[in-house]
Amino acid sequence: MPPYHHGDLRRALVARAGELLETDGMDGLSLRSVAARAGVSHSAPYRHFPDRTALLSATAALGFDELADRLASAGEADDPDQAMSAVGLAYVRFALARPQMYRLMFSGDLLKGAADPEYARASTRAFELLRKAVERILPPTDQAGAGAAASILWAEHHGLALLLIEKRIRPWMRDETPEDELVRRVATTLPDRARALASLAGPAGASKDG
Amino acid sequence: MPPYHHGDLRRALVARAGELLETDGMDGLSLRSVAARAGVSHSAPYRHFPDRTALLSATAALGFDELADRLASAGEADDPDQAMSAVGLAYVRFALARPQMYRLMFSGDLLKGAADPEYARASTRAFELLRKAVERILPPTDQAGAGAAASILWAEHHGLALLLIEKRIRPWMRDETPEDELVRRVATTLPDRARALASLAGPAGASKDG
DNA sequence: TGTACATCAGTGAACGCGCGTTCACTGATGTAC
DNA sequence: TGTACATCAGTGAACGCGCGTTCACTGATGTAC
Repeated sequence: MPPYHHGDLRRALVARAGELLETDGMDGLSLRSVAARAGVSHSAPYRHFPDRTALLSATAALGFDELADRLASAGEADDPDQAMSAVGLAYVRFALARPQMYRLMFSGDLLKGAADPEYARASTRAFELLRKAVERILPPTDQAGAGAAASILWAEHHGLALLLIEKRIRPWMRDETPEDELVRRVATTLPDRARALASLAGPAGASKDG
Repeated sequence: MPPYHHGDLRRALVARAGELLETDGMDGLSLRSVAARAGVSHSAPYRHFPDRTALLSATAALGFDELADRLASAGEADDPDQAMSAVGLAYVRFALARPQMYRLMFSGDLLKGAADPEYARASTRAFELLRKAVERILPPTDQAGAGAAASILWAEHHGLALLLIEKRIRPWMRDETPEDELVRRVATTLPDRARALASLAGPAGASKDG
């Protein structure tokens, strides 16, 4: 039987939340179910989190750290283009590996309310790794556009991840090419597209639309 | 005072749901609140929808039709490149104009359960308009890649829309350039990127990642 | 080393809430003859 | 044209549910002297 004092309940709650997420989905993730899973009364979490949102955002922070770890090792390749492709690939692969966690990480509710401070730190860390990869493939003259390009590429991968998770993108290649190959192909053209996007920052120029 | 028989309750419920969506958000959109808003008892909706999901998906179908209408008129431009940019711009503008509706339209819950058949029809219609715009800018030899390119561009705009809605993309241009200009700039480079993506379909080639 | 006591981390009963859904009902409408 | 009756589209009371949160509590821990 477990001791009266858990010892490391905070960490345990976050870990159990991460597990429950993938089985029960984001909506099934209640304070009570997490507490039960941790073998603790349903009010125990309140010793460690002010409210439900705090627990969820702490969990999401863990997800962002895991994502950032993957992006970091993907970005270690010597060749900048190859590193860029690998980072994009790693991003979508993470989302496909932990679909519910990914959805939680970008759940709008987390931003309002008492979000865990780790949440902001971890998500920034992930984005910075993406930006770094973009910087490496840009010529010195275009460095100012790295943030711009990284933002758009982030959006592209975010959308791709979500659409694949929800199975809204049909396999459009012959032989029902699996998702992973689709993502790999997209990653192939990534460096070129990133360079094309780098010109977007800077002073406003003429635009085709009024 | 309203008559006992409403006359067009089904349509009214969907319309009220669309309104409540933007004020109360997706989570606040209950069968009961929609019924109350329509001035009808909370069980009345069951005469027209088997369950909550059916009402939500009928509402989302309306959203997809509105989106498709916007994409259709944006795509009317004579110059294919200009039409392509306009379609991309219209897409994100719709999401920013009706953020909660946009989130509902892509809510994962809608796909499982008794979704309204209109939902599938309307969302397909919107996607086909995007694909048409891509087809127009591709040379005859690359037409096979239109679906592929459209899927990736759809993902890009989907991600951009969501990240902008949740204010996760910081203005990275000087002078706090408003969102709309950001989107316009992205739309400028859209045709070129679409052409680059068209090569993704077809037989598998060598890839940089194992 | 032993004791008193503050602090900490749990318990479990209880609260109120809004929800989706069901049910027997009733008022209105339309149709057959 | 009038009447009987089936059908349709509402009502409102009631159900059970799981939830987040609060509260007075209790058991365990650690510290001052």
